[in-house]
Amino acid sequence: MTTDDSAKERILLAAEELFAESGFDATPTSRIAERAGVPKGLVHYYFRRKPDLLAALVVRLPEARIEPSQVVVPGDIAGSLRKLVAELDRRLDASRMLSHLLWREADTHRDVRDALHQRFDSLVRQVRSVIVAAAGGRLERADVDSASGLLARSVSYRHSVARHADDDPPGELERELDFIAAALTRP
Amino acid sequence: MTTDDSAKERILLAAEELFAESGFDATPTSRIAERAGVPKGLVHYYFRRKPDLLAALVVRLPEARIEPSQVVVPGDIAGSLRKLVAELDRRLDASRMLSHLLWREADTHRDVRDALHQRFDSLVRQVRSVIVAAAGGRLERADVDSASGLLARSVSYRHSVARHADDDPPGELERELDFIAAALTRP
Amino acid sequence: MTTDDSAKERILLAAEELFAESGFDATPTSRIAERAGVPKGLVHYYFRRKPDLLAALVVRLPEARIEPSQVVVPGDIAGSLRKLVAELDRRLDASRMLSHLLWREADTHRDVRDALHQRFDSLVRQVRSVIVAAAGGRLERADVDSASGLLARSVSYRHSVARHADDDPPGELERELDFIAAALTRP
Amino acid sequence: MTTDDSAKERILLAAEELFAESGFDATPTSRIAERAGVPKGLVHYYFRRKPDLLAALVVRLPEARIEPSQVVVPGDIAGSLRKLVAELDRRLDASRMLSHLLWREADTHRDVRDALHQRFDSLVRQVRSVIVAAAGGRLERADVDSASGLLARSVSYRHSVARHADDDPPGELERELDFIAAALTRP
DNA sequence: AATGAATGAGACTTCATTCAT
DNA sequence: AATGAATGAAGTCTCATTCAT
Repeated sequence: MTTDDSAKERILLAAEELFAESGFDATPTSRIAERAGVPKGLVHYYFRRKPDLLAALVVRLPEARIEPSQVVVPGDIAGSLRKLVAELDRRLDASRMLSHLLWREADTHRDVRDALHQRFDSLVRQVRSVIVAAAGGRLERADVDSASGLLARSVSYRHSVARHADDDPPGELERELDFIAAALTRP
Repeated sequence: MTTDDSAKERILLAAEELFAESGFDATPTSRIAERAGVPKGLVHYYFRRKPDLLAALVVRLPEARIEPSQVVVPGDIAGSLRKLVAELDRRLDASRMLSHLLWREADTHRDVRDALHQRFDSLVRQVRSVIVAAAGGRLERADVDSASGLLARSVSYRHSVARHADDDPPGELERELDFIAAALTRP
Repeated sequence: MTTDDSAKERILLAAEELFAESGFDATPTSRIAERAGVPKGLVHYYFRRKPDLLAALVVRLPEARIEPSQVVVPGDIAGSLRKLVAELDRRLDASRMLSHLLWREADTHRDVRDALHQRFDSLVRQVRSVIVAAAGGRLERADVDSASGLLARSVSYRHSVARHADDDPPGELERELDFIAAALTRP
Repeated sequence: MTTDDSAKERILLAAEELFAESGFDATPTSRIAERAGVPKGLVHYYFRRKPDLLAALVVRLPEARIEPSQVVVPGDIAGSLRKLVAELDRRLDASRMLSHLLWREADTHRDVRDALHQRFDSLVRQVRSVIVAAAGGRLERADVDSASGLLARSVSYRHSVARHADDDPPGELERELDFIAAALTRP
């Protein structure tokens, strides 16, 4: 629970920041060492090659799985989705930069790509579960799929792609979410 | 009109391919020259610095503006949107890789980022215009905004982020589009 | 008498193998520790500097001195030489790799070079002793010198330079040895 | 014919000297650049990787093949062999260090090893040709083989293995050569 | 006695960029 | 206009060695 300020931890922190700022390729390991306040050799002592740093960061992505019972409000799809999104945001806020940076490197680092795909699929399933649980099962399957896809993409977009405040007008996601919930419950 | 196979053109083509494959930083200018079949010096003769290649690629993004009259079917929102998306896809199919690569480099190259933001905003406006024109103006403004945002993000996601066939289950976008259109026209 | 499998012994064994496989410079001490199954620090605990490992290996070269009475058959030069060579081979077979590796490092490690020179000179003297003892002293001194030099060099070549089976056609040395013996005893 | 003092040539010369002095692994490319008087980058411009330097040096070994008619004195085996050895020495004197260094690196560089094996086999055949041509064909095939092997090994030993004056007592090879010639022509 | 985390010098190599031709 | 040899800064990574425990 306490902040771990071991050298290894400081290296990972520095790597996360610098990769996010300048990208993986554009960040020399020497600068990571410098910001972490450790000698150059120590970076390679803990992470033999540079991509190992990336792999270690993937592992540190916060757990994405949320207990449906935490957020589902029976009969209130919009409310349930809002709570789900709020909880996802809360967890990922600490690592928005990390998410974004991993997303960018997914093209050239297979293990990163696989990890992110997995997270996205899990997100879609989770949104669907919440919708179904909140609605009580009276919905068209196709509609639920569309809604889940749209919403998961919007959330994922926020967490992975967007990274600046101005990419994300306040309240926009909430309005979209209401729009979707309303669409699902129309006669 | 004819395919331009001048040296300069071949250099840009090679750069686009290689940047997309391996990223900007990981692509040496020497390999660009090699793939273009030109001497190494010529690359820097036409593009003094390496980022100039990126700037030149931004300019080559196909025109995104579509004449609303081309696609709007009055009274049929879903149909109009389908035609819009189809037309956008048609234009961007030849440069999906380019879109994706620019997207990836946006973080570290301000001019690239600005160009892409501009395109996204233009896309949102365009979707809205089509919706409004097709609906004949009887819709809630907030709903139109939400629908435009959701759809623009989905289209943009396809054109910029996704780049592999399996990222994009066939028919998914169409279904989402129908879902949105139906939502807009519910009582 | 029993095989010594102490940590120190395992380190030397591993060093011998790895130096022979890849050369002294190309072998990290960490790999020696790894193959020996000991912690990295222990290598430098027993052998402060890396060259100390080489020095320790030189000392382990098997005793080259053979009791002339063991091999001399009076009146039979060829037979005596055969027995001498056979005995030398027997002793060095277990350390052919070691001989070879020391030979290779002789250039840059003076103590290794001196040890090998000493062994070669001792070999020449030994061959001569056997020839003289077997012949009963009726030979030209110059011929004996030439024969000793030629044979010592051939034997030394086998033990130090050659290291693969195919470097050493079977029976070749024996035939050369007969040739030399016959030459010495010609009228 | 004129001494080539291009940068590339100076690099090869420096590499040859330094590899011979300290061995391949123990010679940094930076020291090669320094001795050649060129910037560090130029070494790798001409020879992408360090082993490429070795490969280039192998190619520069002087031609070993000698026209038999140049050295054969019909009826005089000893004289013919002396002339052969003298000619081989003359050619290789300029590159004794090179020969030695290549010999040492043969273990870990396959192309070097192959080149040297080839040269040795060619040497054996050449000695045999000269013996046969000088003797006029009245010799036992087995004796000729033994003599060729012994002599080729002695010559090769001098050219490849030995590298210091004191490794090679003056006149020794000549005496051995006479010994062999006499042995071949005994009744 | 034994360990392995930590260090920092330095090795190889890549590459954008320049410039003389 | 076009070229490719040449440069040198900078990057990744290795490794012998030290040292606190």
